[in-house]
Amino acid sequence: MSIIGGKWKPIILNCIGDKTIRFGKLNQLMPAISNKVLSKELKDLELLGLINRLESDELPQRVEYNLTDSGISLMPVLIEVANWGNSHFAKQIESKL
Amino acid sequence: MSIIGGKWKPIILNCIGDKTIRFGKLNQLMPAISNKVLSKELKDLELLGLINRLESDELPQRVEYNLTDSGISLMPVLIEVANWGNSHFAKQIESKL
DNA sequence: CAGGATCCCGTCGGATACTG
DNA sequence: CAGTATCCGACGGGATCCTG
Repeated sequence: MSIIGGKWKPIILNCIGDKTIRFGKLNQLMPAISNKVLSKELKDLELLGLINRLESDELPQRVEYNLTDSGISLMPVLIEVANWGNSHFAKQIESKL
Repeated sequence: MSIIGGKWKPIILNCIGDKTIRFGKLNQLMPAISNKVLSKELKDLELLGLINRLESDELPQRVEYNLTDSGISLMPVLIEVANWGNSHFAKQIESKL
């Protein structure tokens, strides 16, 4: 739980999915997350070995992220958690939107 | 995630398991949790509909908890999360003990 | 026995502005 | 563009003591 916890980690992993995706694109997919938090969470996930950070030193600066094998193996588990939540808390989720 | 998150909720659910168990017994299974936190988490779980609170007004006061159907259905999911954690973070978990 | 009251502190996450 | 620096409030969780 300490690994997949936090407000944003599961969402970030889900946004990355099977793609290789840039920092800015992630920020755009999740407008509600601030720069600071996004970069910190990405750093955490990298240290945990769930995502790769791919930096190309060309200009404009361009950093991309994708899931490691470990990260990929986590996705089905997250999906089960989400399914459980959807079946048992559909009403509460609606009221949050 | 907001439902199963927090430091103690998954542990508490696991301690209850398929049993009907008293407050004091839970406290004894988890010596590290304080009275205040345990009672608050139990209240949360009850409001979420994951556990039942069974009070018998005899003396000495006796309150027991067990899982609702919803809580029971959550257990396999928690177990999958735990299995994932064990397979990918065995070393880190050892170092925590 | 079960759990509320109070106090306390660290961390999490948000807002904003700045930089290589 | 991809972050870092700074500041800040809110919340989670622990310690201790008290009560019906």
